[in-house]
Amino acid sequence: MVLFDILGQRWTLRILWELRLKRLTFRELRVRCENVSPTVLNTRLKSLRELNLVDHDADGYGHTSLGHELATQLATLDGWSQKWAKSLDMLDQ
Amino acid sequence: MVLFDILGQRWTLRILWELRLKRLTFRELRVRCENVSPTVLNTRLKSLRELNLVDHDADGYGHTSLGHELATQLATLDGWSQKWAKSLDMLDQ
DNA sequence: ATGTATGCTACTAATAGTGTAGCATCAAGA
DNA sequence: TCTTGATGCTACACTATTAGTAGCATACAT
Repeated sequence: MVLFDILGQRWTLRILWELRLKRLTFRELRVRCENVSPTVLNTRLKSLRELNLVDHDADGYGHTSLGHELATQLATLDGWSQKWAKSLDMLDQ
Repeated sequence: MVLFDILGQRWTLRILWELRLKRLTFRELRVRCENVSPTVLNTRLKSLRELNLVDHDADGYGHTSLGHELATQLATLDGWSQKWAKSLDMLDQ
């Protein structure tokens, strides 16, 4: 599973997630990703661009059409995680 | 997104993925995860157990019901990735 | 008792990530 | 033209994480 190898790198999922609403500049993206180091951010963006999931233009970084599709799937995963988080809280009490 | 923080650790997605078919022992899991170091495997399994996504019994490690739900979502992600991989090949040629 | 499988720990070397500083480029304003 | 500010990004020293290997303790079967 190539995709999982990529998503299973620190910050990759987060970066895709943060771009879900609108395009962001390198620096905006950094801030939203808890000030991830620019070294790592740049490395990840480079990978994501090579994989045709993210692109870059005058407005900053954003999803490609494929990246958008992927982000949609992540959104349903996010939805599920709400329920999961609740059930975890139940366990802890 | 707590879930993404967890899934975005090396091997976590892979471990969940490898358990999709049947329960596996610690050592079987290691082999399927390209001989990931036992240190990391154990750390991940501990987290996944705390998060109620994975459990352990006499037959080895396996998904909880929540873990199974998550793995189902990953399966659709996997399905999408087939198409994505193909479109990448097209680009490279 | 001996062999085999289990889950797991210990330890060192290698790799990846952090945090900070700062550079080169560009565009707008004075 | 000379700042000023924002951009993407690199450099580098430090720290944290992971890899890779060895091996232990337990259990169960022969």
